[in-house]
Amino acid sequence: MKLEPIPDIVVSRLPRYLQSLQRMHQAGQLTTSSQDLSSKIGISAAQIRKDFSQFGEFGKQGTGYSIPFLIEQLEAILKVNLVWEIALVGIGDLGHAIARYQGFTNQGFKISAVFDNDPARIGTKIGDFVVQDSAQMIPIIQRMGIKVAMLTVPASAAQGVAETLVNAGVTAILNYAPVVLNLPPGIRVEYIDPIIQLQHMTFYLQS
Amino acid sequence: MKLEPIPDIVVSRLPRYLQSLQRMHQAGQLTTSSQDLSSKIGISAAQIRKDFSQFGEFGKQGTGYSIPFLIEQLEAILKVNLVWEIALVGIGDLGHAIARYQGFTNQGFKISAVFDNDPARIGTKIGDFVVQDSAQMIPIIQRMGIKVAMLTVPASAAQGVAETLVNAGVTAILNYAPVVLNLPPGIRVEYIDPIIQLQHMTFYLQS
DNA sequence: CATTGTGAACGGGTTCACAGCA
DNA sequence: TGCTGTGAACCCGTTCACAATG
Repeated sequence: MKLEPIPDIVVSRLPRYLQSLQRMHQAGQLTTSSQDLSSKIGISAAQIRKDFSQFGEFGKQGTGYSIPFLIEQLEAILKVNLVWEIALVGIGDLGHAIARYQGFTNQGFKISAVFDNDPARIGTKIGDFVVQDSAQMIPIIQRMGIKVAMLTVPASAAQGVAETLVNAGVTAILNYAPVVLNLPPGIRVEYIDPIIQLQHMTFYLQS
Repeated sequence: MKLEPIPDIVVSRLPRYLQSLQRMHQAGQLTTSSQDLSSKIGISAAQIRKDFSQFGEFGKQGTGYSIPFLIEQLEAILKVNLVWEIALVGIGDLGHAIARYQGFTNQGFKISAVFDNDPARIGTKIGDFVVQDSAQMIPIIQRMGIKVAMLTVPASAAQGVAETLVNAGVTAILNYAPVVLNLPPGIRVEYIDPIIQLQHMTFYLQS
């Protein structure tokens, strides 16, 4: 096991491994190999072995990896063996859909507060949540100790709301707004932008 | 200008450049520099210059780049100076939100057909679209010549639906289902999976 | 004088290939 | 024999630094 810092690109592949292992586990499979995983997620077997070896020796020569053991290790490494509360900001169509999505549970996440600045929406119920006034984000997020947020506000509002979230103590933001956020060092941001990804693909299509 | 194949990683940055340039353009800005772009999207200036230089000499020493000209070039490179029709499959909460999203127009895309396999949803209207039976996908997509699809079906259905889409002639899929798709070479797939991205960030958080 | 375009240097991620072990 | 773990080789993307130029 290496004690050197883990390359971010390695970290970025771990959730995929975990996802695939969980699926195999649900299907009743008990062991796997780097080859088996490779065929399922399209990452080379050598790459997979090298990635795991960054964290320890998880496998057995000749037999491969124990799926439950590997899941446990990956969940611990990614810190999703505990539950992170999430603040969801922006309750338009997309925010609605996310608030109602059941897929976060058992993956280490739980939406715990939803915010919007539209008086017509504040106080309404979405699933189990009451939409709260985004003017109250700082005290509420601070009191709850929330560190992770999902941002589904219009592009024009995203930078400002993100700054407020950071002031409230959030350090990780999943940004659905089509803008690059400019935030202090140490704040993690990930982007979800379908247009960016569609345009990436059209480069390769013949018109 | 290089005539060698463009690295995919370069292509993946072009949509971000375009997005940022469009924003500057809307704000009335007429020229920019690699330095200016760098500060806005957090990619090094040298990187930006090198990326552009793969396609030609777009700038002028001393003055930088013309924003309208650069937009035009990037739109042509990404082939989004024309409109790609999109098939949207899976009309749950997320599919609904996407169908109603106005942001695709003027970015090279237009949702042209929406499908679901739930009899309760087939025939209902979502925005301007009538939900069609996914059993009819192949003839409809073929007739319309659709090449791009967005997949918002449950994980368990995604692989099968994706295969059907490929049989119908689709060659680019934006997959929102939390599974890796296994498709023939030549088919482009991009993934949108919030849990993967959240778990990437939690690695860096302190618990 | 500011800024581009680019060859060269650098750094680091991926693949290779094989020793080691169940 | 089958498969892991890993050093070394390889490859490729990024940064550097500067000549070129409007």
